Amino acid sequence: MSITMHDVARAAGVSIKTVSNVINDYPHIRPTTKQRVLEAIDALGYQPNLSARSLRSGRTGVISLVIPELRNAYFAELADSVMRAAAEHGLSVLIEQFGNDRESELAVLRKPRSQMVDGILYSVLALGEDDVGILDEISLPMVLLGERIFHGPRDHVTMQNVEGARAATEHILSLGRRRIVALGAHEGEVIGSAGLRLTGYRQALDAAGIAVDERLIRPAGTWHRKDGAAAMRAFLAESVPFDAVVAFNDTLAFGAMRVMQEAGMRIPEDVAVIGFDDIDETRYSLPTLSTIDPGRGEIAQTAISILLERIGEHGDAHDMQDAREYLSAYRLVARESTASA
Amino acid sequence: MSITMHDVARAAGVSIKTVSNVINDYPHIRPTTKQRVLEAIDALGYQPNLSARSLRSGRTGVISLVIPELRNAYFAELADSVMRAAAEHGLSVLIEQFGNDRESELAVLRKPRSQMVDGILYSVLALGEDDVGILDEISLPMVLLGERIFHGPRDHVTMQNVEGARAATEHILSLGRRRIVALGAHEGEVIGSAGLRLTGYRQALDAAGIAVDERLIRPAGTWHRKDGAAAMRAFLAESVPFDAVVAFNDTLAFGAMRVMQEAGMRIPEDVAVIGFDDIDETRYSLPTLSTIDPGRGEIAQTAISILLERIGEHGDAHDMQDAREYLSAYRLVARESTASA
DNA sequence: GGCGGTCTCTGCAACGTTGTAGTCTTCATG
DNA sequence: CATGAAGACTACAACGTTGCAGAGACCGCC
Repeated sequence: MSITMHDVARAAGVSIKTVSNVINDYPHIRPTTKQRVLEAIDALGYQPNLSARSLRSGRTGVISLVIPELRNAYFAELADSVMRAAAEHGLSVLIEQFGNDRESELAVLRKPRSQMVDGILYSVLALGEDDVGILDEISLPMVLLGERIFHGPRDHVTMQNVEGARAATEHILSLGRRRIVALGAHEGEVIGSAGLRLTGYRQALDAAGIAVDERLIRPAGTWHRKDGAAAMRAFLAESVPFDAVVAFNDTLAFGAMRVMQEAGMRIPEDVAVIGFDDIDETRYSLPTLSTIDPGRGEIAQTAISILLERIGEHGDAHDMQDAREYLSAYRLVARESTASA
Repeated sequence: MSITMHDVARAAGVSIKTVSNVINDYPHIRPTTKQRVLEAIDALGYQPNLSARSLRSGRTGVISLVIPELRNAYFAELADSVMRAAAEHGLSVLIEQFGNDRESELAVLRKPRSQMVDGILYSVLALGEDDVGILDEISLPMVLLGERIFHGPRDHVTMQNVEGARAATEHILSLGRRRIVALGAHEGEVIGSAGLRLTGYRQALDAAGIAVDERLIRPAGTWHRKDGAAAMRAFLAESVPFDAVVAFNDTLAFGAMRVMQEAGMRIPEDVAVIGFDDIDETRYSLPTLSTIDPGRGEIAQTAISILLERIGEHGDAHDMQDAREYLSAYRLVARESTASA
């Protein structure tokens, strides 16, 4: 089978415990001994057995990232950022996706490949305040990402959804547009991204003293391109006049743009468009897409730091009373899709 | 701490081994006993400790997927497919990205979080035939994905790069276009995707009796949008006449399309464009992008099956003499970017 | 020269599980 | 009624590592 500490110990002529000490940088080891052990490790190509180590220490060095789906560019880029941040701390990342199905979201949470991970980063999608109980069932350290659903029970790192949406809408207003479609609303949802961004949209209009035309508030299923396209097609069919679109994420915006362009509208001349997320594609679409950069890198790094902190104090009396909320800085990125004449 | 088999055993009034037997579906257990154990498990909320189990059994139920980067839509969608296929077999996936840096590609391979994973799916990027030795160092079961670099040492699941590129080029030729840019070549590379796709391109032109104009063969760094854009800008600066582009992946095509459209060219009227990969975006760009669907789902499923097979026989005398190569079926998807007048 | 203290190294026991090799019943069979 | 086989369960020892508690060796100091 594979090489163990015993083999190294034999080769170096020391006890197995000394090998362990060398590996764990125990300070009191004679340099010559250390040297001998390291040479043996090298010669034999020894690699520690992570299962055994984690059985002993209770740590695996792996965290899981629970997200809806990787296909979605936003989550792919988020996962990328998380993995980079994790790598800086020597952590590996196990990704679990649950799709857009509430049931499997619950299932994934209930049965994380736990005991196998030290902590969880969970990007909430369907769960609402009623589901707080489910989070309590999970004893692992966990940090929530991206949405602002829960207030009490867990640490939370999120973007400024309301403020970002408001800034996006104000940006559009500053172009003189007044009939602004809000694309991506979710019926009745108040505290997820959809609800929060809609709130930001309303705030901006209110502040500008513009009455909200409810016909301009458009739902869109799962925030993919096809949903944006479908929503826009449905909207156009109603012939409600409009001169701008605030899409609640970039892919929705792309789907919608595509449909509008097919219909002969020019962007930004006829319709100004702004998205949300600042995915890479926004820089190369035609026109390039204005958007809100949610500060993904910052979110990822903050989340990892907090999670590590929680993992550190795991086992100690960790009452979650002190769960905190962190907001990343957002940034308005103006591109061609909202250029003024 | 957390609940172990001992707790369950005590609660059910049986030995710890019986609990283990129940969990592992050992056949000879009295139904009443089984019942009692299951109830105890449920009541205590017991979950087996994966570290301990894998220490004993040598299996972790986790495989790693080694890819360049998740930001890249192709790999995000590949990862998605792999995770779905893995989930069907109860496997979890640990993703490791190495960027576009040859050194870290080697580093990731050499130090997989091994002992922690049962096998590796490795999407080769920079490694060439000279590096075969590195693969030999890795004792874990491994399946190579996506490229056709190595012939001997490992199982390999790949798309039909040459044939796909040839089909793409022939599709363009069938439109009557003759001055076809090949976008994404890599200087001197012969056996990676870039080299193979270029071969397909040349074959198609040869077969049609058209001499290859080397000025139309354009390198592009890392196959991102920005590389496609930069390459196209550089190409346009040379004022070489052309009427079509075969891009070696979709994102390159998008970057290039964007630059051409900026320069006032119409697609497909002035320039026909076809990409490679069939990422979701191709369905919603303006114009929608014709492309080659590499059969990602099939690749993922095949790779997982083979890997599982190899994991099964791991430990048995597994000479890699019988390493095989599997080709997925590709599919030409014609969309607007190659529509004929 | 004796004494406490640091250095260097070691053995043992555990982490939670499962494979092996049992033991003790039960039951059908001759 | 003895015999063998199968059924239901269990004790023990591992898997490879690390924390703990030490054992000597060596040092400086009064």
